[in-house]
Amino acid sequence: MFQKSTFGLIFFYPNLTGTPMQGCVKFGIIDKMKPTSILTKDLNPNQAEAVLSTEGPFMVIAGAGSGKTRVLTRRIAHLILDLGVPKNNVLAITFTNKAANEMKGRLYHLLGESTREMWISTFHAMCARILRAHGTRIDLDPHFQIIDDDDVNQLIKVIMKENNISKDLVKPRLLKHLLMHVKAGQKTLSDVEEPIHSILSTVYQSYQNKLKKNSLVDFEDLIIKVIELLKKDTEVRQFYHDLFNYVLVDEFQDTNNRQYELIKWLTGTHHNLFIVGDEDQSIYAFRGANIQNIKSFEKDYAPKAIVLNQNYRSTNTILNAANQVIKMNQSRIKKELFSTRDEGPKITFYKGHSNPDEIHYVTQKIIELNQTGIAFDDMAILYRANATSLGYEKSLTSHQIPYRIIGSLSFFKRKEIKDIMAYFRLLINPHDELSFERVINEPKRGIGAKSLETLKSQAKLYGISYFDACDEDFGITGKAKNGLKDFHHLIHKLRQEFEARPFLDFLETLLNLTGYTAMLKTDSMGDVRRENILELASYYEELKSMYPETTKFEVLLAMLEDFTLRSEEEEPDQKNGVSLMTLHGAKGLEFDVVFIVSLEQGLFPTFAAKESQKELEEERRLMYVGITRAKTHLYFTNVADRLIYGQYQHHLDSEFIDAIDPELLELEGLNLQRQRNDQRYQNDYRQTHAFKARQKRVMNQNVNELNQGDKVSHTSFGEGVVVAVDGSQCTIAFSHKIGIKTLMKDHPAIQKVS
DNA sequence: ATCGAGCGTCTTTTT
DNA sequence: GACGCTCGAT
Repeated sequence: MFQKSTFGLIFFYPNLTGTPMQGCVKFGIIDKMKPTSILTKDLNPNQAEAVLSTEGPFMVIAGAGSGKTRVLTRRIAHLILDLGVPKNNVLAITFTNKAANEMKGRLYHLLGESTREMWISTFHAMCARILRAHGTRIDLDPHFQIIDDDDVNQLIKVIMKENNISKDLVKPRLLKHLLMHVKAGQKTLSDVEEPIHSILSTVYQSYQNKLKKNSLVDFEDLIIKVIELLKKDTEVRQFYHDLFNYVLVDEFQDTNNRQYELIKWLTGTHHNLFIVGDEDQSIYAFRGANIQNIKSFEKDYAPKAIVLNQNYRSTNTILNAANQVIKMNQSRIKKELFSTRDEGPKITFYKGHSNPDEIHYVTQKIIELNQTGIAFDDMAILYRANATSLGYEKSLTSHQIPYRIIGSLSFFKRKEIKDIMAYFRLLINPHDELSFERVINEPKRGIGAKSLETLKSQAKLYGISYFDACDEDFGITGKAKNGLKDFHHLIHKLRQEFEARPFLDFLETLLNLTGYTAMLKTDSMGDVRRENILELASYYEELKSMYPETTKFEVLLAMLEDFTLRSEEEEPDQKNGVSLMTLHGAKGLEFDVVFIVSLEQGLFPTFAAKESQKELEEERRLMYVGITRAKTHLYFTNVADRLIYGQYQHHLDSEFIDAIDPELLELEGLNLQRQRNDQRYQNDYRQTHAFKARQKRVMNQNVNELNQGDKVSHTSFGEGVVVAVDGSQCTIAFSHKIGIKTLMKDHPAIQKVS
């Protein structure tokens, strides 16, 4: 019934080729006939109900550590094993590859057979799969390539240049943000006010044209195009409705409006839609997630609903802290987790003088804990921003503590990898202008901005692609002209080499012919980069071995897709060492020992969240997620003065710590000394502290109305003279031993000397 | 066309 | 403190 794509890519999607099985169980008839499965034996009544109520809409509000993934996997297993639903008639959608892999792993255990061809994937991977199979029906190039965030930024900058939009007028970041929010369905174009509105309209249009022209789609397009496909093509729609008899969506609180719309289009009339969510763990509003979707779901589907609030993971101490933090959020449905575990040890709160102290403390604690018999695998360091990992990496390495870093400077985002991938993309589609621009002069071929400009405008004039324009005579001078011709030949040559040689061999050839090898020779990091690139060969071979019948071309295509859709290397079963990751990255994971570091106002919650209550609440949920990752040992750390942009800034404790009953905390480091004279630890902790911190700040502001030339006294730096005042910061010259420091004007350590 | 010096700009999180 | 960008010198 459906056409196979030119290159037989349908091979990757074998379950689309056959006639889909009609759901063989309707309205729970067999459900009642079967004895209660062993699948529910070790579940609590609520969990069991969620597993067994297979028909109709169902909503589970699942607190952290309440066995959510367990419910999801058991439910799928129940459908397949007990009710005989064919494996590929179940669609399970997650948000991260990590979660998808975790689910597949557990299902593999339950089912005892491969889950590879099952529809368990992220929204984006699922959409890519659908579009590869049926995208041609909405006029999508079957070899479309998916671009990532960096590419989007790049593209927007190019477009701004082409349209003479000054970066001073509007920042590319803002445009991208707005663009993506509009595409995600959180906003419409008309919500944006002038003068940005007209700029955004121009950029939007130009952006979509460019994507279309170059057979590219961005992450949001993946969703949008599938909706379009299902809307327009009744045949395809029927196909998927017949296919997906049971739909499960994990982390529903993280769906954006577009994704919600997609779910509606996917499920057809059966409404066997099972969603799991927890609004307290919604941490992706910044990319368009809409917590309201949970409420919309209730309204639109009137589902059966249950709450899972029994936590099997953490000690009561940890859970209490989590509850106290999240309670501060105004806009939430009240839900309190309870634990069946004991009190456990207190939460340790260490404060250091500056960054090295903090890192040293964490490292030492890790060593100590390891000596008491806790494996490095069971420990994690969580931070707000990726950049924080660096110091810890160094320290762990120098103490020979094994660690793995998750996310961050992902392999797939490295420059050399992106370059080589651009070459790969040109092999698939030489007319891809984004990739063309990336590598046309990388390595250097004597093609500068001027020549490229000419080429581009001529190509546009004659209506041909940049690539084809290379072979034309457009009055470009000697060196550049040759460079362009060479490049044109190069790509053709590489295509042949790709077909002719084993992959590793081809990769070497590519590096040599492009001049990349030569370029790496002059690079101090050249050896590492080279190894990174050659690593691609293992990925290729791995994929090839999974699909032995597939052509080289298809494997390459699949590899590129895989690289864009998964941002990190994941080996779910292979833990080795202490885990380092962002708080976002930690969602869904658990560890015996958790360190949450850099808990300072301005860092976490981030400075950016100061503006709005909404953002602050999201930060708080992030803290909640962080705390609930810990099973037994939880550590908070921060420092008094942090080096930021090369200057020390005094930082206050994160307000999230203030929300926690001091009784639950064990103080260490600088905290110990301050404890005695600081009333904050004596009275009622909740409002008092937040209140006092605010008051203190206000007071200091008045006291320290600093001007240039004022004499000040600093508690640890001694006397000094103000040499400059800039907004809330001031630069003070202390004695020559201390030197010149830039500090916050309202730094509590500064006193004006009259 | 390319390289290097100097300058301004940063702060977040991810499919 | 690091990166990206612009500008001037080769």
